Amino acid sequence: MTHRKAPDSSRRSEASRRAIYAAALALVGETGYAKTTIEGIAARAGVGKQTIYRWWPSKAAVLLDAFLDLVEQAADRAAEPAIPDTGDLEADLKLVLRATVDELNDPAYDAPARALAAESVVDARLAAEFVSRLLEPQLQLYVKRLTAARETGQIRAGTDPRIALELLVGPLAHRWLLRTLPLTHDYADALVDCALYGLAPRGAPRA
Amino acid sequence: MTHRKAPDSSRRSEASRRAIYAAALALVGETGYAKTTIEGIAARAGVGKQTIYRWWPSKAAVLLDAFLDLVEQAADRAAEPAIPDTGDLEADLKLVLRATVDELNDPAYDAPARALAAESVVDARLAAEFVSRLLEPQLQLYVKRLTAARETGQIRAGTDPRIALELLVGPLAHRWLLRTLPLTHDYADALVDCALYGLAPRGAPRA
Amino acid sequence: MTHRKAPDSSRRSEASRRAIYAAALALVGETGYAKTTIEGIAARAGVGKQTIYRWWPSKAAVLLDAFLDLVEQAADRAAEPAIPDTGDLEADLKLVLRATVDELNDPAYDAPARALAAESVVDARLAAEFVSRLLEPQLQLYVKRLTAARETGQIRAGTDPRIALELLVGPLAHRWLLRTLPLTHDYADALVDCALYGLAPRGAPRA
Amino acid sequence: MTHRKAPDSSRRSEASRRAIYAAALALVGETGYAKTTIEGIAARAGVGKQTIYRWWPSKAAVLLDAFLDLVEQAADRAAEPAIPDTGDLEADLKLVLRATVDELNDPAYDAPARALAAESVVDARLAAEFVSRLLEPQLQLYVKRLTAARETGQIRAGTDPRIALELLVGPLAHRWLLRTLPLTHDYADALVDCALYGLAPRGAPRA
DNA sequence: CGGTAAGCGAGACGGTACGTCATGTCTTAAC
DNA sequence: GTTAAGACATGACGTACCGTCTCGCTTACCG
Repeated sequence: MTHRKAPDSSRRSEASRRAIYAAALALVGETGYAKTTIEGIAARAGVGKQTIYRWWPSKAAVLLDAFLDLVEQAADRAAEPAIPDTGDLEADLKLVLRATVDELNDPAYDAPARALAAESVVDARLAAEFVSRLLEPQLQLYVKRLTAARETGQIRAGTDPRIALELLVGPLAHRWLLRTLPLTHDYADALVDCALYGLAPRGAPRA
Repeated sequence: MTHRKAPDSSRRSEASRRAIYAAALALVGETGYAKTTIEGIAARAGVGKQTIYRWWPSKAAVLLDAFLDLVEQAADRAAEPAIPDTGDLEADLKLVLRATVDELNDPAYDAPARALAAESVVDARLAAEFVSRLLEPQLQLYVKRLTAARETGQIRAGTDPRIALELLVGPLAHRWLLRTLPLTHDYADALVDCALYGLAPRGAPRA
Repeated sequence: MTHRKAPDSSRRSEASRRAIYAAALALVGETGYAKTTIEGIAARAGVGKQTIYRWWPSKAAVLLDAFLDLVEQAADRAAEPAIPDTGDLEADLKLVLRATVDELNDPAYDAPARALAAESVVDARLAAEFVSRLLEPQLQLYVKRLTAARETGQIRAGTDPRIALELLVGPLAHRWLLRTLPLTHDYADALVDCALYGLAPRGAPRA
Repeated sequence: MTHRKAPDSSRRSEASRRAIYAAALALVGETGYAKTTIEGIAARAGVGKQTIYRWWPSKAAVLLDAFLDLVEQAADRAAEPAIPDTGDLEADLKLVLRATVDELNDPAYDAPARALAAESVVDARLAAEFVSRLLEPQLQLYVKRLTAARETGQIRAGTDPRIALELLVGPLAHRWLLRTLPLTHDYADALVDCALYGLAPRGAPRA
């Protein structure tokens, strides 16, 4: 086994790490992910290339850490990690989906998030990281709220919260990723309505 | 304005075009999109680089044409361009979604389709092409079937077929793109059930 | 056998070749061989690095060709390829050795010649090229003149012209390479005297 | 003026110094001077890089000290620091030149000596050190013996011992450095003969 | 005899150059 | 006039060393 010897992370330069995050996010925002190069990040951060290669295996990995850092910084400021439970599931979901729509429309998030999503589509390794560190924690909030809703009878007894959540989030992601149609609050509301009450007429018998 | 002189497409070599498609699909399948290069495609196709640059603006554009060609070949063989209408919407949708699941799980389609999707996420220009030439024709089949269903009362009167379709297709795409969970027939069925009959208990009053 | 495919030299850019020679000689003269880099030569010549790597295996090989070109240009202008034969061997040799001293003291020749000599000392492959293409042709002039001298009785019958030539050229090279003492016309003269008439007193019996 | 503070050599680690010498000589012998790096020497010696940079200004300086140490060790064992004076100059010189030939053909000396010579050709600073510490002491032995020879009439009265010595040593160095022809005992003998008795026929009048 | 300051092994750092690869443009010869 | 072939300028890749620096640690000297 010829593992490359792991660097000693206790000696790691915090200043360089932060400069690299800032440079990566700035460049992806300004010139796009494809035109962002590791050399460019290093130059912008005032850092040697090797300092990047020492700590990250790829451009995508740098950006993932940078983006996670950005998200955590924002989360620390906002500090509201759960979906509210007012008892009115429909209202609670609309609130959250509207917030998600706003976030996806925010240019500061859009560029790096798209880049990471695109890389994940094509790179299963990165996808696993992306999902487990960024996406899944968010989805678990839905799981929690929907499980609570099931217990109080707000949603049908047999429903799998995982599938329920995807019914809400999947269409949103679809529009965002492929830009088929604009992402609006109205769309978020319509999605919640359809998902909760179904496409079939209320009176229709269950098949 | 110095427009590059448009090549004379009547003199274009059909053999080269087909060889390029085959080479592009083969290389993307074998080594992945990122490692596939225009030089590599040219070499594999036994073609000069310029022949590619003359007719396509980018690697992604080559692959898009190649993939469309592949899809059309397959469609010509199968020749079943519409979603069936047996009167039983639930059954019809499950049939189609199961078929879609099978297609997405087919390695011959997976690699190029992923690559095109990923590029589209990040390149709005390509996305427009990808959507209009590949995705939208497929989605229109749903629009048609759902519109018919609305007219016969199989789905609620006010429903927007576009949103209805995304409720079905969005979650599928989500799982496929980010590989969060496996894509199975059961999942397709569950999606149709949830979408048609809603998450909320049948007895619940419409909000 | 995995030979790297040989490039097609009929398509080679003459302009690039000349620019590379000029850049290489200029940089070696200005900053020294050690600080001269292939990137630097390429940049100065307005040429891609690959154009250098395509045609030469190393920095030293570039410089050798550049220097040979320089020497040939100069030789074309001077066009006096042989050691004169006035019948007076001593005078002829002093003339040539003084000219060699002047050449070695000329800064335009000194820098690249030193660099090539130094590399040759350490790289046997290069040394073979250096010797056969640059040094040996010059030494053959001595061989010719000394052989003629032997036939006319100007030097002893049994003498090996090769050794005779090294007796003259070796000490010159020694002073030049290691800069032990200055290289002057007087030194050249003294060398010829010693070599021709020997260190031992004229009257001394041959051992 | 910001002189770098001189390190306290009384605290210097003798073990490290010796390990560095051994590593330097070993690496130059095994992989050649060009591929020998300071990092490599440090790693092989089990020493921090700074320990090398603290005490030596360059790779060449390390190797010079290492080689001098090697030569001194050998000299301490052999302990015969002068050219013999049996009264027969020719025999004495042949003895010494043959010994020099053997030394230059010894692989243990060849690699580092070549490297130092090559660096000296190109780096005047190092050359001065190389000459004064290694070469000159050896040449002075010739000066001494040749001066004695002049006093006893074994060589011509007006002869400069410096030039005489170079007549012997220069050609040897020439063959060794550029590997033009093999270095043999016969060659050493021929050199002494030519240098002592001259190229011109014995009967020829002095010019 | 305990404090402190040096040398030390280790290795992260900002850099520079390496030699390779692919880009997109250009030129040439063959058809 | 398109084609296969491939040289060209450009520029990023990922690696290797450079020489400097900062960490703890040992180790001697000195107050």
